[in-house]
Order: sequence, then structure tokens, then C-alpha cells
Amino acid sequence: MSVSNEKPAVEHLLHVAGEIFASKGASATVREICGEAGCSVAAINYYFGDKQQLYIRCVQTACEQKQQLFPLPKLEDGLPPDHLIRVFLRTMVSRIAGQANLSWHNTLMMREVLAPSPEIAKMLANNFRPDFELLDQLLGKLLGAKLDSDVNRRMLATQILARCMFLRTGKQLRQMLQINCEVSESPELYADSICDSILLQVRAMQMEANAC
Amino acid sequence: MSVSNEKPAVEHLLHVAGEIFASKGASATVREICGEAGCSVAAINYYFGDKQQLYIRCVQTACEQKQQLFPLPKLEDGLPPDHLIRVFLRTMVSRIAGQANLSWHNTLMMREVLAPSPEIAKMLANNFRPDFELLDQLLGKLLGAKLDSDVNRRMLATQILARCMFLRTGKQLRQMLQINCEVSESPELYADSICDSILLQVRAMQMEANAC
DNA sequence: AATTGTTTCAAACACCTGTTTTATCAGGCT
DNA sequence: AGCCTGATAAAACAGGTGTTTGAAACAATT
Repeated sequence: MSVSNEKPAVEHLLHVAGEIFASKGASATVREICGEAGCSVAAINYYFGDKQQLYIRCVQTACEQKQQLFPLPKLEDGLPPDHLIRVFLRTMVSRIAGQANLSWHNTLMMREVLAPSPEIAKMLANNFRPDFELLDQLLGKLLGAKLDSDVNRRMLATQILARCMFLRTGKQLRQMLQINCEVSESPELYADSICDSILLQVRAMQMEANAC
Repeated sequence: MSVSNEKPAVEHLLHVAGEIFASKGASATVREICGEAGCSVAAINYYFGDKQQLYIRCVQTACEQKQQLFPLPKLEDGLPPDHLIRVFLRTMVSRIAGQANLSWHNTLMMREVLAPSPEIAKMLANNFRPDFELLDQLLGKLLGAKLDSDVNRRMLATQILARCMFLRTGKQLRQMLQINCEVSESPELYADSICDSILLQVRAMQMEANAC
């Protein structure tokens, strides 16, 4: 159950606070959190200094545990680029879709991705950059020497990021418009749907390039 | 300048409050708003009843003014479906990209699309449904009788919604990862990029269907 | 058993919240 | 003039906010 080796009180408080911060944002009150956690309001200041540091540590642990739970498989250079992209996307989509009982991790992170607190922006950027650079690299391979360019890689990367984020950002919108998109219920199907559409476009670009 | 015919004080308060609500969320304080607007804190309760009704009216005016500024052109049935989709997408992307001086409209609406207040969810749903149903209809035409199906239409609609929303939801992420995607700076280019990718996929689906 | 350091709590603190009250002011009307 | 109505402001209000305090409870070690 426990992923880190913190004191039980700290871990419990992080979990409860994470859930509440995720649903109500940083304006959730310490009394609400401590009430749910079954402890006195002094506990937060005792263990974390103040409320903001608790919030930051919630985001931090969300980052760490997510990567820990859905590690990126080794991507060996020999494998074909379309396969690498597929594995990469499945991992990322799984992270974003998350597990039901840990869904606050992603909700909280998404909150910060959409409107980052100044203290957290850098942390998140450092967290995402390696994955993004790997994606950029994979797209380069997929495009091949002829088509590889900053513009093309960015175009595809933007599409991928958009559809990954939409898993979360579109949740309420789908509900409002009553679009029960079954493909978005299964991480694998959703990832494959993104992958297929990207591969299709790359193939079309290659055909067009060869025709000239 | 003024789009509605409200009392000047009301209009000014709506504009100032909209900007602040957009940047800080509903937790922005009445003192902050009235300080910026240069009036007493009693003004809000005098004109709007309470703070929440002010918030709701901000979202409401954001909806109205956005549609007013970027109306959907008449889409005549005779025109080819790919042209209709393109016009539709350009309008929608323009709305989301918005004008620089009215950017709070979209930020505020996006806030509510991502995490709607219970009182506002219905209003937004009613606001978006006609546009979404039109999109659904256009996608049906684009797919043609052979390929038209709920699954296919939803798949394409999801892609489109994802990339439209990403204009806003990806803003901070692009900044964090330092992706200065020039195509996302011009609404027309961005809309066309979405359109091209959709058309490409539909053509590929048609080819595949014909091959069988 | 005594002592140490750590944890927990209830209460108090100072400040901020949205809202209401009271009073003053300005302009239009008879 | 006097009166009335709508608008604005300053102050007061009741309740909630994060944080601190001092004491009590606990666990571990000497």
C-alpha cells in the first residue's frame, strides 16, 4: 500500500489532503482536511510547516507515485519506431487515466498543468521534460530522415499532447454533451486510437513526399 | 464597445470581475474586485444580490459575447462537406483563441468547462449542444453513407474537441515545455491543421472501405 | 522510575471573508 | 423650495481562515 517510507501520520495526511485538494483546489480548508483525516488542525503546521507546503508535497507525491506505478518500459533502439510510439503512448495514457482509487493524483496534477502555482511550475516542467523529449525523439525516428523537421515533430507532438490531456480535460465536457465515448474508457484503446491516427498521417506524408 | 445595454456600473463590474475571476477562480474576493473597479464592496450585493450571482453573470456574458463576436456563418447544404467542416472549425477555433483584450472570456469559460459549478453546468451544456450537434451532423455528411456511424462520428468529434480545447488547456504546458508552436498562434492555421488531419483520416477510411 | 524527545489536542489568536446596515449624496419631480 | 428615488461609501457584523500556543499524552531510553 505505502509507496514511500514516511511516518504514517504524514502519509495519511498527504493522501487525505491530496484527495480534497484535487476536488476543491487549493482553497480547501485545513479544518476540512484535518476533519477528514481525524486529527487536529495543528498537525498540518507541525508536519508540513504550513498549508502551502502540504499542497506542494501533495503534488510532488502525485508525480512520484504515478511514475512509479506506470514505469516506461525499456525502449530498445532496434524495434520499429511505430511500435515504440505505441508502447510510449500506452504508458502515458495509462498514467493519465490512472487507477480508480488513485484518481486524485491525476486530477491534482492536471489542476497544476492547467494553472500552475509559481512554486510548482518548475517542478512539473522538470517532471515532464524527459518524457516529452523522448516523445520528440521517437517522432523523429518515425518521420524518418526525409520528413524529420522541427515543424513536423511539433505538429504531431501537439496532436498527441492534446488528445492525452483530453482524457482528463474533456471529462466534464463529455458529461455535459452526453458523449459516452467508450474508447476513452479503456486506456489501451484510447492510446491505440491516437497512435493509429498519427501513423496514418505520417504514412500520408511519406506518400506525398515520394510522389514529388 | 458595450455589447449589452446594462447600466454602466453593472457593465464595468462585470468586466472587472470577469477578468479577476478568470485569473484567480471563484475564490477571488469581493474586496479585490471592488478595489480594482474603484467602488465600495456594497456595490456587488446592491447590483447582483451576492457574489455567486455576479460570478454566474460573468460566465453568462462571456458566453453571449463570444457567440456575438464570432457568429457561425450560414452553412448551406449545397457546399461540399469538407468545406463546411473547415468553416465550422475556423469559427470555433477563433472563439476559443479569442481576442487579446477579451481573453478572460475564454479563460473563465474554460474554467467552467473543466470543473463546472453545479449552477452553471446546465447553462454551458445548453450553450454548447447546438454547436456540437451541428458538428456531429457535418461529420456524418463528411463520412458519407458507407462510413457514417455513431462510433466513427464520435471518434472524429473527440479528436476535434481535444485539439480545440488544447488551444487553451495546453497553454501552460506549452510554456512549461517551451514548445512555441507557431501554428497555435494563428487561429486559421490551427483550424486548418485540425481539418486537414481529419480529412486525411476520412479519406484513408474510405480507401480502406473500398478496398474490401 | 525518571527523563527525554516526540506527537497530539483544544483553545486562542489575528486576520480575512461575504454581507448588511446606516448615512450621505446627487438628480428629477411637483 | 421640498420631496423622493436610486446610487455610493464607510463602518459594523457574524462567521470562517491559517497559524500559534501551552499543556497533556505518549513512547523510548537511561
